Amino acid sequence: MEEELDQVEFRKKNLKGLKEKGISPYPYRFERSHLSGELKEDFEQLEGKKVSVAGRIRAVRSHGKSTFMDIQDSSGTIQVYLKSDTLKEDYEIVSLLNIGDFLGVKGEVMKTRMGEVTIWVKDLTVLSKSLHPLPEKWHGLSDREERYRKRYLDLIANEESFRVFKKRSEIIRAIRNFLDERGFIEVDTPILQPEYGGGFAKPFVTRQESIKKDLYLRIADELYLKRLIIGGMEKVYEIGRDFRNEGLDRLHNPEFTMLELYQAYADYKDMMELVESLFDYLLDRFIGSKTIQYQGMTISFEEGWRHISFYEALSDKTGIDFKPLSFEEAQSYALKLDVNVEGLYTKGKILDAIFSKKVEPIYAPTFVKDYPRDISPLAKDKRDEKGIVERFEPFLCGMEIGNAYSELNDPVEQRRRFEYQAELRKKGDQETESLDEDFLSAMSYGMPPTGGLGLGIDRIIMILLDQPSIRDVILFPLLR
RNA sequence: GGGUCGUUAGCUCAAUAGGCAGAGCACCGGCCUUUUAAGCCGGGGGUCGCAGGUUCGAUCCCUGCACGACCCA
Repeated sequence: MEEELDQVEFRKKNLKGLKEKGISPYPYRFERSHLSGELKEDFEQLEGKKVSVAGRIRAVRSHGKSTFMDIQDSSGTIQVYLKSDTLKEDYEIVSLLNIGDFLGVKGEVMKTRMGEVTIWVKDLTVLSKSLHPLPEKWHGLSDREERYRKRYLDLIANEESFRVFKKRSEIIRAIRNFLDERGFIEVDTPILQPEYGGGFAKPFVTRQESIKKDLYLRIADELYLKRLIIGGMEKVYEIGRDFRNEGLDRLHNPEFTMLELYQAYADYKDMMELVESLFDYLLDRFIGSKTIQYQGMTISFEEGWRHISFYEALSDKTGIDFKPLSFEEAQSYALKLDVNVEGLYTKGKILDAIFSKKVEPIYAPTFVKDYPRDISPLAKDKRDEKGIVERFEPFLCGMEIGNAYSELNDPVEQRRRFEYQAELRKKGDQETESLDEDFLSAMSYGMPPTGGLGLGIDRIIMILLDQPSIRDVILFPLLR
């Protein structure tokens, strides 16, 4: 691939040296008794006991006839002490080791003069030879591109990065736990879909060769999860990857993790309550406070989530009551407000654009609710107001983190909504909901009243772990 | 798409009014049996992001491109 470094040469020489001593540098397994973190935590009980530990050599401090090394495992690092008069002829191995190698040690737990918990090694096993030098120990790996492209190096060199992904896993597990406790069942629905639906977004297109059919990578799980509601699963959820063929920035990665859940006999108000309790739960577990710090800002949940209607939010920021206005009137106001309306064919789309530019970002925990009907083809009409649907989006820390409805369950009305979307598409609207006959057919068998919710998991993790970019919470983000 | 900044050793970073490219870590050799960013002595390692241009001479100036970061649309 690339020209060989002299360092690689030397490491290969050391590898050969090990083989000449009859040592296999890539053995099959190693029995370890403890993680490094446990030795430090339980030092009192373990002092003087024999333990075995395995990990990667991160630092070497050699004094000739004795050597200290720091060994890194998933729980942290532990110092090991290698002495020539303890190890006898095995001590020769030490000079053939490099930073980056994996080493297994057996020995006695002790503390050095300086108070460092240390394993006094009686027996060592080379577990893997590293041929390429690692990033530097002190500054770590800071080049952003390198951290994203070679995430394994980022994880080795930057403890914080390792912590973020460990926490990510804990947060997702907690979310599952929260839903499981409430009687939701977790399901898997198709990622490869013959029709894409459940949102306005450009899909990725792919092809199944044996059936000669174009398929889409899902942009949302929605229509399949609703089929399960129809099928009698009264509380379902899915945590999975969605794909949107859009640009990349701080808040967007083309593949991202979404939670969607549907609950029969519930409406969007129930979904608001659910979001509130989920955040209470997560805050309690991962922050331990009703106040969080995000990128230097203090965001308080003390007073609960603010509720504001979409139209109210717009008029608060622009002084204009858009509700009674026609499409043309909304369009001319948009131009006055310096909002680009090109390719927007409905009043709702125009208002949405104005909202993005004039109302966002919203930092305090806020439910923006009651959206225009034409941008919400899967949501039920608001029970006491025309042209508006029961839908809300939770906003937090300057991000839109989800979307929820009282789900439309009238198949005749749903068909009309789809047909309206098809008309818009004919006019040239690039982002419309596609007509899904199979879904309509499912709904025509009868669908209970249902509340539905989608939450962007990556963004929630960004917020809880105070990370500035979605790339910092996705292990392998898409790069150009 | 536009603007600003960046890309130099494996890593983190210097430097040059355009004239042999530097440090720390890492690596190699030597000394060193409780160090911890170990220490001391010596050494090797570079297509200065890529491609053109200007110049006696370009890592440095100019143009284009790639990739990245931030801001704007």
